[in-house]
Amino acid sequence: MNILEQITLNLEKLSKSERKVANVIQASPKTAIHSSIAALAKMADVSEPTVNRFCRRMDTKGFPDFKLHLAQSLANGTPYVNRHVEETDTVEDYTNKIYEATLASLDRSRQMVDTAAINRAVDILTQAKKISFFGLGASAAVAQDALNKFFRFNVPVLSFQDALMQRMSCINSTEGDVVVLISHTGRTKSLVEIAAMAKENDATVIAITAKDSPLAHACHLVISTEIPEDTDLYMPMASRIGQLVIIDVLATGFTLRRGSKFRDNLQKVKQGIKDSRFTAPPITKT
Amino acid sequence: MNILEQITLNLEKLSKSERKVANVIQASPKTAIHSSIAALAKMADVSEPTVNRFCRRMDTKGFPDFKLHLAQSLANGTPYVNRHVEETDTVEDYTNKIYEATLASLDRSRQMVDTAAINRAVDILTQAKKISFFGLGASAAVAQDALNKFFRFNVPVLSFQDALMQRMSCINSTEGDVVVLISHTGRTKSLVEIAAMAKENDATVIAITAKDSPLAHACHLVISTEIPEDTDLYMPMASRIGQLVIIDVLATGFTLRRGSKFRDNLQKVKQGIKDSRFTAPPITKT
DNA sequence: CTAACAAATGTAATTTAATTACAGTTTAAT
DNA sequence: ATTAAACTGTAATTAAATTACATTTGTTAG
Repeated sequence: MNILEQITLNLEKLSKSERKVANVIQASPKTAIHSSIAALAKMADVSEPTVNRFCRRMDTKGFPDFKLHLAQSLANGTPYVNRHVEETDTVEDYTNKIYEATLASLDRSRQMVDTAAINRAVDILTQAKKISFFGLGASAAVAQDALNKFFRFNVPVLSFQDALMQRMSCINSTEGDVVVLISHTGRTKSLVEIAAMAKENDATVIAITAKDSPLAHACHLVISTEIPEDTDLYMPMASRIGQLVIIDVLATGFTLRRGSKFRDNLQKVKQGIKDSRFTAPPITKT
Repeated sequence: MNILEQITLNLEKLSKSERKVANVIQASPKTAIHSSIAALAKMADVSEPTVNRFCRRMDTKGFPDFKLHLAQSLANGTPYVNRHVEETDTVEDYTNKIYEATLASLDRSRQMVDTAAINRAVDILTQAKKISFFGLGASAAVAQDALNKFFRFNVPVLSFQDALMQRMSCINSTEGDVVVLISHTGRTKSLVEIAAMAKENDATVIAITAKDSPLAHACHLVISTEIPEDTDLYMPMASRIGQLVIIDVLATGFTLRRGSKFRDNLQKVKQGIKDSRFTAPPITKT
């Protein structure tokens, strides 16, 4: 889909002259989209038909079509090349790579997100007598964040980081309770176990996790973030950010479903924390 | 900048025929970018020069240039229009809006991030005898996440959610200690106070916060996320995600700086948590 | 080592698309 | 009702892209 990626990908399959074209385009794609085929040919020191052949090889109809695709790729800033951090990277390098990887994951997640599942989750949450958010490791921070958000809604909500406390909480759960379990892999034994416990006690179990995972099978409703990240090997990065956005979406759905009277409540919470802050400076638009 | 917006904006200033062109383009911009000027003229039931005149009026050089701009506008889905969630939004609507807002904020943050500050922060962190991460509210979850990451590095690291514990910890800090304070607004009184305390005890104080804020002035080094989000009015969403990415970048910089021997250590931590998980299924590339 | 064929590249011709110049038509104001 | 200005279309022109074909380069088998 992304042309710049495709150029990098097929670079070896190109002929010598075609590669010259590729280099010129990669060097300054912004110039490329504003150039005619003649100008580009000159820059790459090849003939015009060579440029045209290059475009065709990139699965486009011709030069104008190629420019269109290029323009679209460029519009996304620097495009989502899934480059891994290397030892020799400078600060700029690895900073950019991490931002890009995160952006790419989020974008993918957006495209794949199951809004029907979101909707059902919001349904369940709005009707809950009590909501619990549980996660371990990196997902514990996500659970904590969810607590912070839902706490503002004046709804009974709790979160524990301690696996034993989580367990006890689930054993004591009853009908009307909703347990939200967060795990990227869906293979954390302890969470799968408490999912079963909560289920047995007639609580509703929602999981923000990988679909088809043990945890996914152990609960009533799964919201999948669809972010491919091997947390067995690497530290969780994009995965937990995807989870947080899901939390945002759920919290937003929750406030919308509860209606406008309910939102007055939010303002009260905001007022409550105001005194803990220094006053904001007059707004000067940057 | 965005052509589709600009069309809507200048719609009244167009002549009758030009408006026909505008309508056709707005109706299906995707078709428009793949059409010739002749085809578009036919669709809008006007002459070719009218289409050309329309393009010029949109501040483009001509029809091909217009198509380029249009393609770019289209690439961003609906781009960075800071659309707020509305009461009448469907699940799809608000889900998309939240994803888009998050993506836009992150993209902006990426462009503004101060890599020099990142680099200095990594310097300081790698030389730290002890690292503390403190935040309150939504930023507490971020601090917790940082704890989870840096804990893997086998470095003395701690984090408290309790403002009093944070305070006590800072009072007892000494030279060589590094305190990382996280706050979106930089106006949380308690954090500004402990920044001063830590500083007095010769600890190095790093803040992930808004520049020119009280907290920013109270510490040695500021890393700004440059995400405009009014957390006085709305719940923190994109802001904390920006903070998390900064944590990722710092953690990555940390591992790179420490060299390869150090990274063996990470593998040990990974092995250690392996038993708590169910085994992963054989990798089937999707 | 060279003949012969295939792949690659460029030149020139052709086709297609976009733009300009100009003329006819509509519209609005006096 | 008349006139001027703005609008729109037709036809001519120019520019751009594509195709067809010729030449060169490289590679392999004899």
